[in-house]
Amino acid sequence: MPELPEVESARSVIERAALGRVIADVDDSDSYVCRPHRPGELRSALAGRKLTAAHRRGKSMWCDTSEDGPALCIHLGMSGKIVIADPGGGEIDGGDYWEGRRRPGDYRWARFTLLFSDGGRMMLVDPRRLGRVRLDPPVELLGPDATTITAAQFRAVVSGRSAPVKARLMEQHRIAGIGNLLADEILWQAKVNPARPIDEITPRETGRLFRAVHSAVDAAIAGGGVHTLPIVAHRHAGGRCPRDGAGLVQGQVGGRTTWWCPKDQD
DNA sequence: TATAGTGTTATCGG
DNA sequence: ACCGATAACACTAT
Repeated sequence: MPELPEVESARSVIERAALGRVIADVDDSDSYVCRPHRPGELRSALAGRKLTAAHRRGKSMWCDTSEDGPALCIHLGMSGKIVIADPGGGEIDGGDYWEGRRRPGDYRWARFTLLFSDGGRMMLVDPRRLGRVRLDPPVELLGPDATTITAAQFRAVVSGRSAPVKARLMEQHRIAGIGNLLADEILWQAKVNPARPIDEITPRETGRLFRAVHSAVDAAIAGGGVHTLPIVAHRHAGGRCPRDGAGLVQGQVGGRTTWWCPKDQD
C-alpha cells in the first residue's frame, strides 16, 4: 500500500496524535524490522524522550526527539501502517492495507511499539515485515520529494541512459516518493508508454510527465491514497481506460506489474 | 498448494 | 565505476 500519499497521512497522524507524549518503554524486539540495531538499542535511545516533530521525504518519515536525541525513522515498506491506541480504547488507524480485515484491537502484526507514559501506544503494524525502523536515517541519499520537485530538477530525472521511463520514475535517489501505482498513474496521465527508453523521451513528453507527477501526487493526497486515482481503480483484469474505454493491458516493466492503455500510451 | 504483491537492496553481467 | 536486470527478503490472501 504505502506510497508517498499514504506515508504523508501516516506522518500527519503522528504529528496530530503522538508528538509531546513521553516515551516510557519501547518494544524493539523484532530484529529484522529494526535492523541493524540490536534489541534494546532503540529502547535505550528513546526511553524518557518525546517525539517533537514529524518529517517526510518520499516514502521515508522520521521524528525528531527531545533533548537532542536521535531521529526515529519509520519506513512502512510494502504493508506497514501506523496505529495509535489510546488508554480509553480508542484507536487511530493510519493506513489501509487489507482495509477492513484487521479489527480494532488486533495488534498481531505490531512489529515496533512506543509505549507512552499515559498508557497509549504508537505501533508499526506490518504483516509482511518489510517495513523498517532505524535511527538517524541517511535522508540525504534521497532525491527531491515528488511533491516539491522543480521542473529543472525533473529534467535531470528524465535524462541519460536507456532504462524504461517507469523504472526511472521509481528510483528513490533521483525523485523520492513514486511507487508502482503512482508511476502507472503518472504515465497514463502523461500518455507515455511505461517501457519507453529514457533517451527517447522528448521535451514535450518531459513537460507532460512533470505536470502529471504533480497532479497525480496532489490528487492522491487529496483523495486519501493512491487507490483513489483513476488508473489505479481500473488496473485489474477486464479494466478499461477511463479516458477512451480501451481495454487496459498488463506487462512487466522495471520488474514490476504494469498496466497501461494501448490506445493512447505509445 | 502455488502464486502475486503498493518496497528496498545485494548481486551479477555488460 | 556505472547502469540495468534480477533475485531475495517475509508474510498473507486468494
